[in-house]
Amino acid sequence: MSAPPAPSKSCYNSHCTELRPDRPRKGWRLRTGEFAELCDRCASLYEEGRFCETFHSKASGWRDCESCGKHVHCGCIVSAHTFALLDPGGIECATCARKNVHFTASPAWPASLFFHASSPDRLKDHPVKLNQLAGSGPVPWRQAPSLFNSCIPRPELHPRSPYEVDGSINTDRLLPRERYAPLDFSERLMNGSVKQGPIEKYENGHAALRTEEHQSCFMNNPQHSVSLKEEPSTPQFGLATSYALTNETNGHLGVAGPQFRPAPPPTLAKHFYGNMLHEINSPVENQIRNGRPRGDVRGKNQLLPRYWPRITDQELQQISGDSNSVITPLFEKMLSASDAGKVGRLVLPKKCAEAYFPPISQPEGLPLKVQDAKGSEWTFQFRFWPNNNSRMYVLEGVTPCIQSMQLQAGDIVTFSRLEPEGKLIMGFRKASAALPSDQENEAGKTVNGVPGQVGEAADPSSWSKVDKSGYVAKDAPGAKISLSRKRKNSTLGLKNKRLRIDSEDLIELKLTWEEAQGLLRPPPDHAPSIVVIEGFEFEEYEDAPVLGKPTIFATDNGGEKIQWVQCEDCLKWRKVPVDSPLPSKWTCAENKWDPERSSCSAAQELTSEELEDLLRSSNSGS
DNA sequence: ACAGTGCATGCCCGT
DNA sequence: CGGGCATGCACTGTT
Repeated sequence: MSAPPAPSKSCYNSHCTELRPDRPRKGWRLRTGEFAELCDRCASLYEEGRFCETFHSKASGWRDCESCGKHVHCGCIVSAHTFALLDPGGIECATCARKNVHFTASPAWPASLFFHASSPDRLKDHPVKLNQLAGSGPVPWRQAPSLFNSCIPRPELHPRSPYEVDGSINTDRLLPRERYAPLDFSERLMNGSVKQGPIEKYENGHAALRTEEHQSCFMNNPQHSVSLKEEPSTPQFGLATSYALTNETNGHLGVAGPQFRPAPPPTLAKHFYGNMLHEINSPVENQIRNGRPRGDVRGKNQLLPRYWPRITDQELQQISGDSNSVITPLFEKMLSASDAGKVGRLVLPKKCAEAYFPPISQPEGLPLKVQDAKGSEWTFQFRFWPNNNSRMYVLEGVTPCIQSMQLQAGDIVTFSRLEPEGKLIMGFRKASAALPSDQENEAGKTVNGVPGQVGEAADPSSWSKVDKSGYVAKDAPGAKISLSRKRKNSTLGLKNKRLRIDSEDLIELKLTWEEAQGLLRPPPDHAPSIVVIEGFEFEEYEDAPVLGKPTIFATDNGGEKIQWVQCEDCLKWRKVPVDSPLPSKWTCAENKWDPERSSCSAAQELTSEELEDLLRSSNSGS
């Protein structure tokens, strides 16, 4: 036992701004005998049953497994009560304790995201002491590796501070769990003091919040989200899962507030689609589009291009419906044969899972509530398997949902988040309705910028020899992907899938082929002739089209032809003369025609409604 | 016997 | 060469 340390110069909670060195300190006597100290303010927010990452880092809870002697981590337990719970049962490593102990969801995620306690029978036998779960105060949570990690050090490299959390505690998330040795400090368990059996331990299901670094990173990318209200489009797509970030901030660092996101969402705003060069040329936008955070253009946490969300306006609109919601596309994945198979396990890309799904420290993971476009709600089990020294994340129990959506191998599921509701959206895109990047033989369908209809049965037989999905269509017409094909074939598919993304630039171009149509523009005073080819109307010009910065030609109130161009930096639209030569990367600073609006700080001349109309008319006219 | 579960295997790509 | 991930497969539970 060590005596409480002399008052430190700062609260142990590095996020605490209310250091009161002159006041008595509060802390916890840890089982290790160490004293974890917090300032008065922070300490007052801690309650029995909570645990603290700070404590953990200061007074590490490493124990020897009672069964095998393996040195494992206790799981950030703070309170004496929790320790008492530990005492009779001791601590067991994952191998030994797997069948005995239980856990709850990560505090970082909202209750509605998880399986409701009132439903699963598996929870009936695991009563929760509500008084130990309720309350407010800072509760640490395992910081999931996320795209924000480019902004922050990994926990194992930089012990984290306790994170303040929402005060509402959800008992909905309690699930059986098993003890397991954390892979690193980020794997700290979130123990509550749920009583059940000699060594029953639970993680609290509180909502937690991200670090300030998270927030700052996110807020550095204010355009991460798509406001559908401002940029409406035509609904055509389906969606599926949802969750609600029901826990709002409690005045501390936000947990699920609008400014708080579990991960930085790559965003597909409509202005992207309307501005291909903008997108390509703008590093910032590329980061967003690619799911890359700032400063991590080629970072370790970068999602592979094949997981970049390519959700369309139609999908976004369908997801949001008539609400004012903001859609944040997260990632997408093409269903493999295994994913779409009867096993019902959807393998999640590791980085995506860790970036956008609730952090899980136990293989059993967490149940996620799912809702499809019809309002049907599903529950997936988000979990992982140890794999070598890594993890394989999977969603289990997806078969009903996949069948409901009539998805099969080659189809694409997309994950987005709906704000401010906080719903997690799992949309889908049938292979037959794939974007140009998803299928090469879609030219006819996309000439007019109209993708195939959602809900069409996927027809792999119509895929190209090596289609965008990475699945090799069978030579025989009508052949379908075999869900039980041998690895020999699947390997071929994998190889081809990877071949298709051999170049990020290439895929960027493919992705924006539709938009590229909008970039091909004649001189404004050239009237096109309309030709019809195979039922599609094409604008035909005598001279070769020019690939230029996309602008919107219009006529002002005085009847004078003008064009609207979007600033590369602030995304505001500026009015410039119709014949103005514009570089591909244009910013407000170059708005020499309107000095008052030659700065990004200047308000946009167009109202959102006017812009909406402008974009609409532009789209309809192209 | 069948279904479900958890882990292992091995290919491929990125570094 | 290491990591990701598709999938095989052994093991366990259920009918």
